[in-house]
Amino acid sequence: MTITGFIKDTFAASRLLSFSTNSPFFDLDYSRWLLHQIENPNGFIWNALMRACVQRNSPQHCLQLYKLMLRSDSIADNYTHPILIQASAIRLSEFEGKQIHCHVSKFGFDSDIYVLNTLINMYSVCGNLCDARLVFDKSLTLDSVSWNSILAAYVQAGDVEEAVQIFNQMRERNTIAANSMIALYGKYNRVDDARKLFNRMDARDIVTWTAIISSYEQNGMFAEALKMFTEMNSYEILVDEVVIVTVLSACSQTEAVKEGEVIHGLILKVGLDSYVNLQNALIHMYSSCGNINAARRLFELGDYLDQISWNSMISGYLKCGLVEEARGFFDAMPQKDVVSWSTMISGYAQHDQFSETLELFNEMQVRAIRPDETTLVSVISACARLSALEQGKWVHAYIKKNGFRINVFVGTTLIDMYMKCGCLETALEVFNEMEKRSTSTWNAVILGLAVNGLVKESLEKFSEMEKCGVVPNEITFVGLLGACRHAGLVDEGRRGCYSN
DNA sequence: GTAGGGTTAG
Repeated sequence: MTITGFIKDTFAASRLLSFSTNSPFFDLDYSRWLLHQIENPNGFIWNALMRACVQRNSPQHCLQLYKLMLRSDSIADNYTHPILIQASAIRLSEFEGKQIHCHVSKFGFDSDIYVLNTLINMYSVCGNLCDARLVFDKSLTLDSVSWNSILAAYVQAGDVEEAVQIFNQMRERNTIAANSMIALYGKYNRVDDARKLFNRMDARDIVTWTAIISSYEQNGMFAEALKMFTEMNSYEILVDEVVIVTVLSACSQTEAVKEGEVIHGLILKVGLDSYVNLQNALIHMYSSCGNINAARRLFELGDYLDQISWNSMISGYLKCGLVEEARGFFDAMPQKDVVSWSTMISGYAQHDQFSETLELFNEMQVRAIRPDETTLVSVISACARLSALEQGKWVHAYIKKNGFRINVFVGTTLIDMYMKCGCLETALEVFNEMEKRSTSTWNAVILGLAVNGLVKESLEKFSEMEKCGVVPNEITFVGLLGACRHAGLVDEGRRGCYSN
């Protein structure tokens, strides 16, 4: 076409370009190169190219193309802005999205329902409920997509009350809306509401089933989850990788290896075995259920392995108590990330191999790999168990120096470490500086004071904890009662116990 | 061109 000059024909050129953006044999660069061969690209061509960027995981290139488009002679049409808004949504760039929103108004597309619905979605995924609602409220024509989009905004924000209200106001509660509500109920421990809604529905699809199964799974009702999966299979619903990954997680947590094996068979039967997420879920399921050999077979035969597969194998071996084998995988893996290091380090700590814990952490330093909070918790707890105060102090200094946030877990572990090493003041300093405290944080202080013979102070901390409205647990009472026993404080012990 | 479900590694 270039040689014959047909490329100058904008319509013919646009067919060529849309062929290249739709064909897997051409990459984005080719399509963009093609654009520059076209003398007068029209709106259709620009839209096709920008859509291709969104579809091919390069939303960051859309805005640049849009700028070129504005500079050229072609004008934006009602298709243009939804693509750009979608690109901003994918990039979670509210800043960009707002600018497109301004252009929408400027070019007069602000009554196009596609444009408005896409805007609602963009503000929603960017977490700006306010503007999502504003667009929704100002829109003169609302369809089921608008309603589902604003519902999704509240669902994503976890605002159960408002979501319920929207759902009740909806004229058309279709499957998509109900599915979102089931998932929302499940996430906020309202399994009964989820099930009631599920029962009321007259059209259930694979997403509905996934939502209810995952509701049970998230609330620890693994047997129910598996039961629903079986029931789903009695209807003629084609399983997909999402529902399987959910139900495999239920198998792992309840150590249902028999059911897991059946699902493994199903995966092979329906040909979903090339999904790396499923491979990893299977590896995790087998190693959680104690069948590390099956996990290893999958790993060795697997064509589709990734970083998570390797890390899963390491953690699987550690879960089975095979520390040496875990180390073998750790040493053999081509690229270790912070999770690999962290898994191995905490594995050593969990199997009481504290010197190996510290050794590996040191090696991590030597290789200049930045640990994260989880790594630090493992290392500090190893220091606590070894009473390695110097090492612990060094890690604490390291945390301060490198600008790590002392979160609940790191803080609690630090308190525990200092208490075990007899540094009460430093422990209390850490406690006082913490922004958020959990029951475990208070326990670390209460137990630490008790163990160090400061029974009165320990009891004082306990009443302070109650005043703050923090709920004590068994560990709190075991610590308190031990302290009372040592100090002969029978009455205090009795009172503390019975009042709870 | 717009709306729904998920987990797997510490």
